[in-house]
Amino acid sequence: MFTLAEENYLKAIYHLEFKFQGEVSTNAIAEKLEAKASSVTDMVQKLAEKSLVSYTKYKGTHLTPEGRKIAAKVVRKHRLWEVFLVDKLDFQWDEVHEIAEQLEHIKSDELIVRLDKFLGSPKFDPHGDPIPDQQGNIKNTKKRLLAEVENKQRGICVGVKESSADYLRYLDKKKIGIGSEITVVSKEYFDGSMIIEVGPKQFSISKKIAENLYVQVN
Amino acid sequence: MFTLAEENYLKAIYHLEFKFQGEVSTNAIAEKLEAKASSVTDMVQKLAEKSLVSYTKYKGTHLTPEGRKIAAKVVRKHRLWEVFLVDKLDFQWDEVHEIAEQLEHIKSDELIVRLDKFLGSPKFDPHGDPIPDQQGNIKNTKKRLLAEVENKQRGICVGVKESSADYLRYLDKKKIGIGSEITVVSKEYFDGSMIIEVGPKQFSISKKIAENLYVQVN
DNA sequence: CCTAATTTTTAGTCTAGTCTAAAAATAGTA
DNA sequence: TACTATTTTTAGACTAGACTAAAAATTAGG
Ligand SMILES: [Mn+2]
Ligand SMILES: [Mn+2]
Ligand SMILES: [Mn+2]
Ligand SMILES: [Mn+2]
Repeated sequence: MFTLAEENYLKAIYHLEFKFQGEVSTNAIAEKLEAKASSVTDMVQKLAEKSLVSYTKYKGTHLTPEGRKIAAKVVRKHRLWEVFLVDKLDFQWDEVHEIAEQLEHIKSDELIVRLDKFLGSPKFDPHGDPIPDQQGNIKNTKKRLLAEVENKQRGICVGVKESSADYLRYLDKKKIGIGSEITVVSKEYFDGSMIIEVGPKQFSISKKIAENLYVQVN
Repeated sequence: MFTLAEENYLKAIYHLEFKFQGEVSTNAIAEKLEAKASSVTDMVQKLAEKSLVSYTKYKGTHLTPEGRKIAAKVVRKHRLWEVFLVDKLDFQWDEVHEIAEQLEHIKSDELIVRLDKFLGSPKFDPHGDPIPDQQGNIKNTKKRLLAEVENKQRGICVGVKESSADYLRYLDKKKIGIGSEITVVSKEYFDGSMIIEVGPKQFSISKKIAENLYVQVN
């Protein structure tokens, strides 16, 4: 069994490895966990001792297969609980992350199995992020950022890059959610803003918004 | 906010106060939490500092209204989660306690409100124990031990005193659960055993079994 | 290629929560 | 009451996990 702190470190490294596609720096972990670099050095050394990460001084850290398995399991639990909170308890998608941060550490394999079944074995969480299966494999979709979509093309919203409550609430206000059909009406190359069509409405969104929304375009 | 350890101490004191109807000794807490008495002294002093318990050296500890409120909330969460696990995830009633020990520490008032609603605001957990309401009040029923029921009387099973997995599985095997109608057919005064009728069957149970089952007799 | 800025690690300290061993207080009994 | 057994508290030590400050290594720019 692993401690809460260990699980959080492994999860952070998991996400950072995915983001940077490689070795993870001490500072990157520190920033993600809002901790000091010295604390991170301490912990990765302990994790290396337990063969959960491989770590070379000054070079960086990455997960071993064992560490990756544990991290993926925590992510699986996090996302399953988020589905539970939204689908069963009627939370809004911007309200669930903090609670899932706690629930992801509940230890019981049987619980995950039953929760998964209860939820109908969902493949994506409320933010469109894929839920790893029991083996830790994730289904990777060929999504892209809305900002990269060409004029006149249409895509289906499949996820968000950042999921701050502020951002998610903005999307709610604009009636954009997972599954929404979004058409790029025109793009302003000066500031990266674009006019999009969602349902019956057309409106303008800023570059920042478009850079944080994933869509799937066929 | 309170730490996991603090919540566990408060909950233990809450249960012990109820059991002994008064001041709780350091040793009693130590035994319940499987900790050493010296650790308990340490913690109750800290809790007293925070006005969650009142404590007098060598005399004992009891909850302040504030401490009682927190403890009741933890118990409420524990029992609501047990209902969730049994009613929604189809766990058996002997499998849920350990998981609820973890879930009871999840911090989110909104979560409790929604979970309670989702479950239909249950008043009792799967073991027949009352679920405190938001204010921490519990509905106290006039239940009694099956061992104290007179010959030829009939009662409805409303709870168990001990809820070890072994005991609960024994009851399952005998098809005794919350809501079962139990009639005392005859009592053997030599060893305290009794013959009871449950549904279509009559069989003998030992004194130990009868002393751990609560029934309501009108 | 050398120096300066940045990153990372080490050394030392702190808190929460636990323990053991010893001391102190209380309770039980002759 | 006096002695003993039990309970409780204190003193001191330990671990996990965090931090600050300083040292060491790496990277970047001229
Ligand atoms: Mn999340
Ligand atoms: Mn998510
Ligand atoms: Mn329980
Ligand atoms: Mn219970």
